[in-house]
Amino acid sequence: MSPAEALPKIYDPLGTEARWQQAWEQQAAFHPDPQAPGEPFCVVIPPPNVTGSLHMGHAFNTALIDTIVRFQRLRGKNVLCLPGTDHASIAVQTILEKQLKAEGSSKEHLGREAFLERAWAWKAESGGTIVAQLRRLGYSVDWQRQRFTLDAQLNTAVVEAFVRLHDQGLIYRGEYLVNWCPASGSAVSDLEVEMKEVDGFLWHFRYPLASGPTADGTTHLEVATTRPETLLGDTGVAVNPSDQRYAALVGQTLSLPLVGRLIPIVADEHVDPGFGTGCVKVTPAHDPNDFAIGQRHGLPLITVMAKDGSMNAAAGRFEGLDRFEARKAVVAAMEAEGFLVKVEPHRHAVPYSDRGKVPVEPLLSTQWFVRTEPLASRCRGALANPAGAAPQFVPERWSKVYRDWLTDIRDWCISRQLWWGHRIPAWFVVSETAGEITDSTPYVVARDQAEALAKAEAQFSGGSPGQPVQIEQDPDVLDTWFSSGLWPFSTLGWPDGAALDLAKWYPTSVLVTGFDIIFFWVARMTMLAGVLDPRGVGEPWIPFADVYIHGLVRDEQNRKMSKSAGNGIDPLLLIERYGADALRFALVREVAGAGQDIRLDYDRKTDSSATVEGARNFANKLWNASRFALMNLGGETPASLGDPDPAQLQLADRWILSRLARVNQETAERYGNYGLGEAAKGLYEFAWNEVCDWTIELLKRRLHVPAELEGAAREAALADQRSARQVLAKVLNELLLMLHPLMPHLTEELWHGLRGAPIETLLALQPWPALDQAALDSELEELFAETIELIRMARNLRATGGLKPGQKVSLVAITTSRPELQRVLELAVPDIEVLVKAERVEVFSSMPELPRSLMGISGSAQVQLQLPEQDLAALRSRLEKDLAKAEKEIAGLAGRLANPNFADKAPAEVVAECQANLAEAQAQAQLAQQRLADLG
RNA sequence: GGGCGAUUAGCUCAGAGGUAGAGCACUACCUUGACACGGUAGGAGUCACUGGUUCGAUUCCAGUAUCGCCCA
Repeated sequence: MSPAEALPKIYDPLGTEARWQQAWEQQAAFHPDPQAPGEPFCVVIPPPNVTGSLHMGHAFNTALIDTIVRFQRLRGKNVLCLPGTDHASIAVQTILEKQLKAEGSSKEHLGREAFLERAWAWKAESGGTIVAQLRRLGYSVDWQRQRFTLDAQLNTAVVEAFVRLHDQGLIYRGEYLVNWCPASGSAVSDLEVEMKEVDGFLWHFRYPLASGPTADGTTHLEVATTRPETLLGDTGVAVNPSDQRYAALVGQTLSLPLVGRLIPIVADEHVDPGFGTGCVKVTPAHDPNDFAIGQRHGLPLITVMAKDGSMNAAAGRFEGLDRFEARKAVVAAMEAEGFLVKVEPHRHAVPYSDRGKVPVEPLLSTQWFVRTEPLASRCRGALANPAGAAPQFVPERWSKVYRDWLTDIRDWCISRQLWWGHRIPAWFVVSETAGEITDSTPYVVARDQAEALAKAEAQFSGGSPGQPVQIEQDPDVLDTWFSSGLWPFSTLGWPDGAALDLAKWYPTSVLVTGFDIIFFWVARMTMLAGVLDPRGVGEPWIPFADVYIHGLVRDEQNRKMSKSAGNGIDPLLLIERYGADALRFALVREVAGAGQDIRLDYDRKTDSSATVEGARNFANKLWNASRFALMNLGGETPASLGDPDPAQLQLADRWILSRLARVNQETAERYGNYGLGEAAKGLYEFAWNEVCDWTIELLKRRLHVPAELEGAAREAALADQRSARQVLAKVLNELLLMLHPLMPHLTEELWHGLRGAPIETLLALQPWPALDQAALDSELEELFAETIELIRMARNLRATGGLKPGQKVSLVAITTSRPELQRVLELAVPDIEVLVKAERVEVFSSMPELPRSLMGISGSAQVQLQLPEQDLAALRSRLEKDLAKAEKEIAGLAGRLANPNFADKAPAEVVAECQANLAEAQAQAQLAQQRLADLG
């Protein structure tokens, strides 16, 4: 910050922010030493997808995390905030395959090795985007510890985790219905599937009884389905056992139309008799519910679709058709052959692949799974045990969502038929199955090829005598979330047990993330940490002490922001327009109770946001308050001025120093309890209303020593000026420290300007201001607030009397029956003179006769303004207003007191207060009436 | 269908068993020696609805409606 005179009137965030971001990074300000003293505090950031670019959700998450870690740093903790990105298997592979297709090539054509080279090249080129964007928010992370889920060390962690889980029987290879995404040609987990409501149809079909009509003439059953093409794979029809309509038919056989297969009618509890016809066709290989029914009744599994979503040979004449074409063809054939009963429009939920954006196909296939129940039960146990290592959710209600999800959890399919990712550390012993990998090829799991070969050789002979054992690594990779699940400890050096970072900062202090990710991520981290016990010392194994769950940023119409809806608001645009500090402050200030969504107002025509603009205005207000200080501190700094001398303090000084201490206390508590929005709001109000509106206005009188003063009067004025400077410097200095977690760049800039500190001395690394207990004076705060109200009333009377802004009042008379208030008011006389623009201010304990003055009543105090000319109409309207207000109050209070139940049952102090208020209101009303009468 | 959340000023949201608050927007005046991204003053609400508990409910409880999210 340059000399005050040269300071522009308007703060320009852009250059300033870049400068401090560079200074922090160059000085490695946020690169902590694990061996340094200080209580550890650690946050690993939720790693954004490496393909991504910054969206409002990242900005929000970042604003919250950075506020927390910057606060903890000011509190003297040894803080590590660790950044990184994840490799996003499917997203990256989709991008690259699209590129290859455009070039007329394909990944198969390129081969695995070349494809991966290309993927790394792509990552080197484009993967830095989001990281650069995070820097622009002023994120105080340790960039030297930046991690990527495919880093060699993190890969080691993934392999180690896989091997250990496998050795404990927690990873298995099995055949199961998986969610198959035909677009990406890979299995996806349950969590990567999104249910979407779509308008479809319910087709009713007739399935004839194989043995002809029954005694009562029934010739067929009617089934209803939303997916006609799967009927080719039907191996049964199920009805509810309690359904009287079909009870007699259970056990009979139907002839499957178009195919002719004989399929049984079974009774199963899970059939809803009220849905459709109450008869469900069962296709165990193509539907998870049907799979379960099939298991219970021993129905065969017939797969009629290939992995690309087309019909296979088992579909007979429909072979080769895409699943959606096949649907039409099957319906047409059923109609032609007289099996179609009717078609009804039907809205239902269809599972879509998150990434592929096409309906997923439940497909029977052999995949790797994590057996989740043992992992989940450990987490549930910790949650149930109050002294246990369960994470503390903020707000608490999310712990229920977490627990519910850990209950009845399904096994986690972790293999993906992709190339970009962590290759599964399993090797098939292909020499056992004639060089081919089949579902029955035996395998070994090992940390590397050599270990795998050794294991294989120990177990297998080589197929035929004299043949060497041959192994081949599983071509698949692991679900990206498998590596993300290790993030809190893999980033700190696990599985290296000697890693200093792990010893210092694990378990981490808090995980900050959106509620949409509790299942995806939070539960997987706790499950994996539970089984791997990263510190190897037993408890506490939970990877984070607290989990702070925040809401989502919604658009101006309260819609979730998403790429597909195109309703995202670009944080970078807002940063360029208003500054990163303004965006951060606006986002945090909007957070009320934790966990609530926030709505960001936004005008798409002008790319402007009133909310962020408000925060920008606040930054400018602080800029100008500091500018004022620089112009008025006479070249001194908070350090050269020193703390104010208590003996020299004036009333207003004692008030603001008490307020400052109070705000210090409240703010530290709020920051520490995740009450970030409350902290932001509290500081905003303190800075704007109390510091700028009152303190600076009150100090102006004393900061300016008139040139004409001489001798002792001048000495006294100079001493008072110094005291005022000390107060101003102290208040501003502490305010900047307290605001720093929210607006790091601006406060760093202003603090340097104020202190004249060298660039190497960073505000970010200063200690939080010590709480000045002695300054706290709640009585003074109350009395001064009253004084402010009386000044407001006097100003209001000026307006009522129609005074011009510059016009002086000849006399302001304030009357109060409270002696302590009277004392404070007397001390404040010089201030009131300036603020009300009065020639004279006097304080009375009983009201003086000032006929035809303007009078206002507030509580037990009255303010009278003697004006040069009296406007009788204004006088009267003012009095009538006060009278009306008092009478309304009297009516309410008297009504309450008149209720005998109130007097009997309400607490005595409430009744007494009510009576006192009534008496006061009556006195006010009487006074006003009398004055009105005097006016005639 | 199950669960969770929301409903308070024109807008975005706080709040608390005892007479309703902020910011923005609005109105009037003001370019005053920090700031017009500003100042001073002002207007503005049946606290979604219906019951219950209570001396007293906008606040606690139950139900209803609307909106949103998650899970099936």
